Amino acid sequence: MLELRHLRTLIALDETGSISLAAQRVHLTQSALSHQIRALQEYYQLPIIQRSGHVVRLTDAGKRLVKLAEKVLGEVQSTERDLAKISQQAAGNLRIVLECHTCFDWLMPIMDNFRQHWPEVELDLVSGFHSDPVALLRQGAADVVIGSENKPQQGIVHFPLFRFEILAVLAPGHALGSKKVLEADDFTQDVLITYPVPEERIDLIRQVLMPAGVSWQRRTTELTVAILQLVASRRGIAALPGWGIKNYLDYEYVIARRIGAEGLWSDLYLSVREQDASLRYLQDFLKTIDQVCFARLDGIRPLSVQGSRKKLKEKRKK
Amino acid sequence: MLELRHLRTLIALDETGSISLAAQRVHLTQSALSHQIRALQEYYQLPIIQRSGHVVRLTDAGKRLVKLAEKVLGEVQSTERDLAKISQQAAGNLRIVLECHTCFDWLMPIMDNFRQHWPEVELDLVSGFHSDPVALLRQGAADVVIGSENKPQQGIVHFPLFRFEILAVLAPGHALGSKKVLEADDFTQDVLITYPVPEERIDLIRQVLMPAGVSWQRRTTELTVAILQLVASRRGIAALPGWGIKNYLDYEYVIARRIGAEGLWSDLYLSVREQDASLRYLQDFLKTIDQVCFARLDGIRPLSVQGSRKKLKEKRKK
DNA sequence: TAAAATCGTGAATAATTTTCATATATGCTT
DNA sequence: AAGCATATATGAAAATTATTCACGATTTTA
Repeated sequence: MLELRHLRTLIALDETGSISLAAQRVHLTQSALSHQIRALQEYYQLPIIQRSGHVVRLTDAGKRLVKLAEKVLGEVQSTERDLAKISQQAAGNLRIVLECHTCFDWLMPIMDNFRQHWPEVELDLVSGFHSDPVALLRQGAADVVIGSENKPQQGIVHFPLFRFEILAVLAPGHALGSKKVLEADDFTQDVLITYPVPEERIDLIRQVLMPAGVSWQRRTTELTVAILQLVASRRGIAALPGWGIKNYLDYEYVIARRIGAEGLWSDLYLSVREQDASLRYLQDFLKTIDQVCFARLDGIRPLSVQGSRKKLKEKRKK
Repeated sequence: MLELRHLRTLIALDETGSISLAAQRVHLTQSALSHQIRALQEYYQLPIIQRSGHVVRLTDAGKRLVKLAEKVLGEVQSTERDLAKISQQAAGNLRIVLECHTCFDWLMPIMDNFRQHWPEVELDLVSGFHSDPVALLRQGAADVVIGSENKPQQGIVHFPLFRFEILAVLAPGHALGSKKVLEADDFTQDVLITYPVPEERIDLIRQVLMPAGVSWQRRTTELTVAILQLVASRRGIAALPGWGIKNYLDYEYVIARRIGAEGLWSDLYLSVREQDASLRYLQDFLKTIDQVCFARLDGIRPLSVQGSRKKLKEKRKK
């Protein structure tokens, strides 16, 4: 019999076009999804997906079910917002510290959206730079930190958001463009263009340049577009999230290269005080980030890759 | 986490106002529903039902969830109709034999509704009386029988619809009105007004009068309203389903009495050929009957009272 | 053409849901 | 008011269902 679980799966499947990617999204194994889909097809006596090689496409029946899923899950979310109102958990503060500069790109539309649904929640961005953003949570100066911090800390909960790759950005025709993958040495010739934050907060420097013991020159600017503009006009090179430069790559305004054989990856978490972790509007905020980011951001991956059941179990034990 | 199962339960709960009745509707035990509700309340950290004595009422949160349930389950049903179209199972015949005369009352609106959703299905009523309606299925002269037949037969499937009580109907102020319960003897004085069908097809006669060995006088007429009119004008008494005379009782046009200490009950089944049992439009027809009857017909009960899991299991073994 | 990735499947395991067996509370009857 | 029938809650056991694991087949990629 059809359940919401199946609908959540179908949406992930529709968005990823792959069973294993969809499985990561919904925090299950590929096998679990394979079984789910089979059960659905058996139940409706209809093919839901069509396979040409490894590429999975939805059949008309599958598309119809996705349409249902979108409508239904939307209704569910809306209901859950109303329930929060009923339980008077609809008011509060959400002062956000953003460690990752580029994240403004996706956070802004989410904030707009959030404001419409939760008019009673004070939504703010905490500006300025902070060496220890999580401390702001403790001090009560902020309510949410979006950053890479994920070390377990007393009284703090880290929700995994996603993992993304940081790519080197070059002007089209740049000499390094001939290489498929850039190494630490490749960054010694050009000026490195970054946001104006301390060195230890720049992944490329902390994880690649410093360990390799090479030297570099740095120039900073506030805005992502400004960085890209400098790169394009050959004043230097940069390292930015893949999803942040997608459009510029498409227009061949700049080109991108992997950093190191495995690539340079960064994990993003959303951290809150423990007592805030179950707030309805916070949960909705998280859910919205998840939906929007995975739907719109290119090349990101779910954190906590395998099925999450084990992890939940471990969590409970604590 | 919320699942469709919970929504189905909530609708039943809303309509019955009782956990145990709702449990019967969804073919689960009272205990199962009790657990379900508890889980929901825990999940949302909100009371869903409020109890004043034995009467269960939904809280605002509960009502909001019911609203969701109605919308969502409607969408699901609509989707499933579309899937039937996709699988080209949307065309066929549904020639219905109706054993129970009064059932026209609820069947008509259902047929109208069905026609809108399944324009490609030829929907007809097979008229006339038939000593062995199920034989018509075999002969291919009909596709559906709605009646009391439920003996297992090769190649025929009986879907349980519901159980209802047959009440004696009297004119207001009738002498027998002073009794709470009527027995076989009470039917010897007055003319018994029935539909024009053979005696053995009238439950009162077959199950009460004949076993008691009493004699009776009978007069027949086609329409339920005509029967009631005759009763009201003191030309005789009748025995009709409780839900069929609800309105007339409310207006005190007639009065009703139980027949026998336990009451006289009748079970209704929908029978089809085995090969038709999984047809989508038939399943939808069944589902609609279920929904409409339990929502609108007064005093009916689900058949197969306990949780249905055991029965399903037994079925599979065969 | 080998290596890596993706998917399907049956069996094993884990998790969840349901039932069963009671306990408790309410309402009704005498 | 006492007793009985009915309705619900709850913990534990049982049943069912969902997920993972292990592995084979197939396809893509380098």
